[in-house]
Amino acid sequence: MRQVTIYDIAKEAEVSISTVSRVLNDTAPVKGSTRAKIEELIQKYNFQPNAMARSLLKQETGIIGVIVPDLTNPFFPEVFAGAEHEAQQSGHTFLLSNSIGDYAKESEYLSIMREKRVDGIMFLGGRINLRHCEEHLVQELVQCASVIPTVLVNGGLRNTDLIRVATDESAGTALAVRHLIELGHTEIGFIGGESNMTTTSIKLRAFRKAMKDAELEVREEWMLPDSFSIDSGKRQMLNLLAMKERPTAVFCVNDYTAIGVIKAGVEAGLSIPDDMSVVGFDDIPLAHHFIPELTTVSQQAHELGRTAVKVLKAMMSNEKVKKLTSLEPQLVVRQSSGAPMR
Amino acid sequence: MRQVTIYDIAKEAEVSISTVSRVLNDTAPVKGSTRAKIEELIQKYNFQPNAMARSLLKQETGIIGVIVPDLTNPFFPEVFAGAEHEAQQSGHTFLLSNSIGDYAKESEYLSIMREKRVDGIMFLGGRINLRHCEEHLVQELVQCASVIPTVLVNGGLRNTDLIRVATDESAGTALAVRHLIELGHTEIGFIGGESNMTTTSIKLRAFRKAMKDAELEVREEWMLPDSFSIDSGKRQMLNLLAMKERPTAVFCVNDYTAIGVIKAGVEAGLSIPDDMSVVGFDDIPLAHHFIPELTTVSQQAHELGRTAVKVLKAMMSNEKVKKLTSLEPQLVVRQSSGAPMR
DNA sequence: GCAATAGGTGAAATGCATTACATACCAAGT
DNA sequence: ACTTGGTATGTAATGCATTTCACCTATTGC
Repeated sequence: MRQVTIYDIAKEAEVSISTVSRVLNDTAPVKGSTRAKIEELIQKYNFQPNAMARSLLKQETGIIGVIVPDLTNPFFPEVFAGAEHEAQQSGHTFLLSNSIGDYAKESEYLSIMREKRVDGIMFLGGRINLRHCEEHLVQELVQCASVIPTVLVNGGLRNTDLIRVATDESAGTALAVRHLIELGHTEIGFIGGESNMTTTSIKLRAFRKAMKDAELEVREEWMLPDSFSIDSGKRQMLNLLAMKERPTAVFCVNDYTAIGVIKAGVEAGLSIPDDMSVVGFDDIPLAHHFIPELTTVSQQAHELGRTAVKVLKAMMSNEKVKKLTSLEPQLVVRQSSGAPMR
Repeated sequence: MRQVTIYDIAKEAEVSISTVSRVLNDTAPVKGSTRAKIEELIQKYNFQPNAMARSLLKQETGIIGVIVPDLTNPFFPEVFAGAEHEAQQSGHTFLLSNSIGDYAKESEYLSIMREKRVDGIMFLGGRINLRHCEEHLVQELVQCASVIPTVLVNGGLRNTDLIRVATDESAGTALAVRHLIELGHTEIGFIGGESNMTTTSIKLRAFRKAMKDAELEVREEWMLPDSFSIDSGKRQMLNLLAMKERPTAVFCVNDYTAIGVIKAGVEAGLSIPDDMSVVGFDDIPLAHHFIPELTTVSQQAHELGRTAVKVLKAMMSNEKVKKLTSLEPQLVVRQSSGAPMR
């Protein structure tokens, strides 16, 4: 059934559409009796003005497009919740797309968002690094950013000047590694993360630097990037377990891989943290419910989402925004990193 | 900066907008040279037709509105992923809203979706039961359903005939309880779930029936609905632990509460499943990574999402759909329910 | 008593793409 | 030579709400 339009209301109230519009938006005085009649009809037909017609004219949709790599990883819903929280006040809603790390999909979604004239774009996950196959995505992203306020959340992009909001993952990594070192560990591994992702490369670099700063050797066979899933943690832990020598502690790129590592360790008969210390990254809600509780680096996911939307809103109202808004991560010490080594 | 429109392209190509439109949609033959020139300009300006203008005319937006109670609970992202999977082919995208169980928000979002003229609505979580405060939400939902294809996912609503897609949670509960009984348990508790939610009442009823069928007594002090969070599981487990007599097994309304129960148990020095058997519901991805691995009832979340969108698409093309599409849950026996009692 | 102002309302332009209808051209068929 | 039909393209209507401009009526001030 066709929905009721402003014309239907106007006709039945025997006024022009302008008058109905005035009642709707309260933009000009309307006679009490006329207003009453119109309001009654609006009520009666449960009339909702067509947002598209309005958007077409106003040149704004009230929609923010969000692209996340994997909503199934609890980190992202947290960010999203933060974003939603901030968007609440301004009445923005979200067009959400899950790219599951598929470059083609990501640029396709981006183009759909441009088509739909979203008011802003939030691109999460930063699975970007200039490699040939991603050329197109990068191009599309830059294209989008030139017409639509766009922020990159936790993901940089070399040779472009897109606005970014990000946790200082480098500092976070240093925090985690230093914590392990302070506990007495000298043999530390690195697990998880697709190597072509910004976040992975940042963490890898920071890891190496922290080790170097402590004058510790980085053992290349213990550097095991993979992906961000629980299974990748398991897989790499199994690899580690098969080695003659293994580290006494591992740094994991996120909590999901940390959970995988612990799980595989426990299945192999290890006790975590007694036989191996594990730290994660993100502080997903589950981190402090897992057994053992995860020592991890909190990204303040909620805040990250909020900030991203704040920046987006500032851009929408043509305010100047910083090229990079950085959030400080925090080390959350719990059980999985264990006690100081004797 | 204003985006390029079809008029801009037409002007520069020295043709009418219809011709440009024809090139865009390939709806009629266009002379090779003209087409080439237009295509070149489209490329040059990276022109994307305005989806709103098109939607306004076509009376469809290509958007499906989704309302989930809590994206932070891993069950929902799974459902969403399934929905997205199915929507891929038809090119639908999602307007997603997180209601966090707030009735006011839910009906507000519903009204926004109506305003935005989404092509379909997927309402998850079924936090509905006719109580006074929810009157408005119910009304809004029925209102929506009368103009927009709408499906309720895992949530019924008395006295209405909204289309539903749901796991047979009743059968699932029976599966879980019977499993515990078969293991030799006779003293079984029930934990979690807000009592005004459809899913909770279904599970409560099914639980009682399963107990009765086995001629077991339901101990009212062990019936502990609360909410769906990990913390509610913890909280109720603590209540249980404070009792003089406690059950040897508990059925939890979802995996999150089960995790809370186990966690609180372990913290209190119990060993799960040796000291108490625990079964959950949903089979979230983490269920088989948790320590101990969760025995749970799989809802086939992904399939649920897919099915919901399938039904929605059928409704959009005016096909007749069943009032209720039911999915069979499956018991997944893992560690947390333990071995048969001696 | 007349201008100025405020209240109340309608007509028409606007935003942008799609599409039915109209028109123009050219080649083939009778 | 004239109809027929395909190809190629333009004009105008359409979808729906907002907003500017114009206009009318009734008051208020001087």
